[in-house]
Amino acid sequence: MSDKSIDKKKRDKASTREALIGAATELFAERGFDGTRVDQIAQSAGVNKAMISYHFGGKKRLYNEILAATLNDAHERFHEIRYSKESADRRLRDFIFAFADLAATQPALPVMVIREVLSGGLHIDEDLLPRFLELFKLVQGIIDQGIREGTFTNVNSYVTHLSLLGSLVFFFATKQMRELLAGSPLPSRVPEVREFVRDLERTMRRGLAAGPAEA
Amino acid sequence: MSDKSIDKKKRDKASTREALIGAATELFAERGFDGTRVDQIAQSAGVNKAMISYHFGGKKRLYNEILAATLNDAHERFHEIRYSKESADRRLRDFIFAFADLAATQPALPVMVIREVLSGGLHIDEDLLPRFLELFKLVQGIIDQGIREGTFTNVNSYVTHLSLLGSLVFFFATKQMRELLAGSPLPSRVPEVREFVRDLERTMRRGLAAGPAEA
DNA sequence: GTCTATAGGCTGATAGAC
DNA sequence: GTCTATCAGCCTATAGAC
Repeated sequence: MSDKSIDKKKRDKASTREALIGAATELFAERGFDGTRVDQIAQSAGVNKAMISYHFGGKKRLYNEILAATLNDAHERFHEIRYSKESADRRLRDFIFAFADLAATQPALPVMVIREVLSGGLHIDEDLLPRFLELFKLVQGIIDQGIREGTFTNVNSYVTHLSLLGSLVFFFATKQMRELLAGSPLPSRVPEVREFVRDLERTMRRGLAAGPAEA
Repeated sequence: MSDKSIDKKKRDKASTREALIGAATELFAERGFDGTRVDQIAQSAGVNKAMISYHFGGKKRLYNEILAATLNDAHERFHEIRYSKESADRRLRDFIFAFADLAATQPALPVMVIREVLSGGLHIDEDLLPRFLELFKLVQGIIDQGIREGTFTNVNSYVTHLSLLGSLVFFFATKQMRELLAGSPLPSRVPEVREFVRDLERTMRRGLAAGPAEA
């Protein structure tokens, strides 16, 4: 045996946790909390299923740990926009691009968010809920700002921020199904995302713009 | 015993099926297919759980029967718009209003649709899939029409129809969570829907409108 | 046609060896 | 820290009484 007691049987704690989190993130996003079996997670991570209880204290805890990490990531990315002193137009644009960027890096986020929203946050810890709401409030705040500044037309900011978030979340959350329907894994379909972001930003900007406008 | 052999123990076939479908629709929408237990469905419907297997041939069949019925309803409602000879502007408006109307009558539809879309249609029968796609194609077709006719600006109709559907589906699918967050059941919050529909229609119309426009 | 009781299988969690 | 073996509980489906 080596003097450092590194047996090939043992991995370090960190790598096991990492493997479990990675596999679980994918599976939870794809099949939801109830649709995912701990067996699958363990097998997909290449570790024993008992490790889930050992390292995380159960399936539910693992789920919430992933959710918390993902939300933290989102929170960091939007931090700059939250405290930005730019115009509403610009902040809205920044948010859309930042969201798209986040969704590209963390494809599981929109899916897990939407799943929780659908079931009324059935599986998430109480203290995680405010994190969700911050994300929503940020968007509504930007629209309110635009209305106050007179650059946005007088929409209802509450319903409108839901429209925008709906477009964003839905687009990225449905990626899997779109790939499935296309038959192929759509390897070079990435431009799709750029077009989506561009068109959504443009449509929202023009749709919200104040002005002499039409009826 | 009565000569008509109507014991109070027995309900008729139709009412049992109806009760099961009603209870199951609500639960499937709220908790998803995997998150719903047949015990719950039966209890909520006030019938024995064995009735699910008896009347529908299992949980999955029940689920698909509900999905099929809901999609049929949607199909009927959109039939007129599909073959309408109106302008794209008008057809888009009609679609948004019809969708909102449908979602108000059948709150489970948007939730079940989005759940299936998320998991890549994991639980649905093969032959039900085209029904989903028709709904999507209808919206994309309307946008294409507007671009052809020159009343819509030159967006990518594929990504844009996803934006619109995302807004619609998300808004109605998140109703439960919004009520939960509000603390109260939001009895008189129905005007919210009207404002949403009005603002979404206006934002899309203005956002898509062709014209001298800005950059 | 409806019900009760139960079968048969799978799930998430744990105790204890290594 | 990791693994094997195993448990208790729950799930869906079915057989058979009424």
